[in-house]
Amino acid sequence: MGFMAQSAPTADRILTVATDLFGRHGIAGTSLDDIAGTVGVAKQTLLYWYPSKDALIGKVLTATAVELLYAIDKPVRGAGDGFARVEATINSVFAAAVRRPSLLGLVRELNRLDTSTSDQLLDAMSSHIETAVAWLEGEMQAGRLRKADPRILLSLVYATVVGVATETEALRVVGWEPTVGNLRKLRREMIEFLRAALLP
Amino acid sequence: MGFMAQSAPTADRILTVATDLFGRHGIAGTSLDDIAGTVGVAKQTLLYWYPSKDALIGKVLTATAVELLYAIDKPVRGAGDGFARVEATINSVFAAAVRRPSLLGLVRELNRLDTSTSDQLLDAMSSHIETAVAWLEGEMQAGRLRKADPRILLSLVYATVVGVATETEALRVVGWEPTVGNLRKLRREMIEFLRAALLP
DNA sequence: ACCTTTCTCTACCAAATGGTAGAGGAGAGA
DNA sequence: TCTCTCCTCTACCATTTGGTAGAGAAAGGT
Repeated sequence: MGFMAQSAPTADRILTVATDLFGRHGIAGTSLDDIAGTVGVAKQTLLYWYPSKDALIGKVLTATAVELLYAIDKPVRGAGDGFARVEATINSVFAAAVRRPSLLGLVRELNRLDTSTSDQLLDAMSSHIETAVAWLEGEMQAGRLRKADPRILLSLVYATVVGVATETEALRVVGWEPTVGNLRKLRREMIEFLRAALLP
Repeated sequence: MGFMAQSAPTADRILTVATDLFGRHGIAGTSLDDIAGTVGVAKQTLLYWYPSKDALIGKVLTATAVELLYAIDKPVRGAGDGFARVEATINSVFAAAVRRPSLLGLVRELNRLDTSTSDQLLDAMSSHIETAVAWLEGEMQAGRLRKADPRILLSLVYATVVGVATETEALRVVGWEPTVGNLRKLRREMIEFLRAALLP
């Protein structure tokens, strides 16, 4: 992983580029020629590694899910009560989003897919969801988080983090620019925002 | 407006359907044939009213911006201090999103467009943005809202509202279903979430 | 009755798209 | 050296896409 040098296996380079382009321009807005051209390879090489566009899409989605779940898993099971654990998770997701902006952009493509395609992905996530919901409920009972519907709360936090990480236009329109310093400030403000929203 | 009966002018029906399909499947994922077929008209009829797909896209985007700004303008200039005005605005946007779910979905397409296309739209919104930012700053000074960077705060609220209103998959994965009662509950939880996030 | 404008249609077209068929190069094992 | 597998290529195809050309129905003004 990491830098994905030119010498990386062709299949991996294709997957990386496809993830990037799908996330930036949408799945429908990205042709196999676009991907092949960016990788620097013929379209048929691409079709050798992934027998159809649908197959490529499937691989990209599962690989993305795996990468994001990996980023989430550690902090979620880490130490800390109340908001500390939420903060660690958010930081991890945010770091992943900064490292590869297209990752979260791709997550939003799920809304575009027919439900049957995304159902398996959602299945893969459901156990994580239930764990998170149960934990939220416990923290609320213990008075460490504001009492609310834990499922809706989860969606709201998700929407806030993914939204602000992907909706670059919304940030551009308020005059924000993506420098390193501004990114740190954005993360700090987001944490404060969510801290206020979640603490009792 | 309102129900958009079959007898509405063809150009309007095309615009409505195009907004819907662009918002649901993305601009790149919607062909002129899709739109024409849904409207129940030949593709060339569509090209008579809008000379090219780009022209149609432009019309759809500006019409959407107008409709959303109209929904926002009243509550923004309404009475009430502190969170009351924010709440009225959010309710208005949320009502618009429920009435036409594709509206906000379309807003997210802006990220996909090349910057030059969206620049004019952002220009049209910039005065509203500045008004909102100035008001937020005033309320913070007066101690009626939590002190924070008003521009980033605006983006965070935007991301939360638009995200939760459009990211149906995120709600589906936590077992939420779009009934009337659940929609009311969702709005209530969202308001509470934002109230906690914004009040000092 | 006639003409003009408005609107929608059928019939095409060139480019792009996802995909197939199969040739050919490079390396490893015999 | 021969062959076998792995990998990438050129050449081609059917479908879809955005778009053009122009015919024809309907309606109003004269």
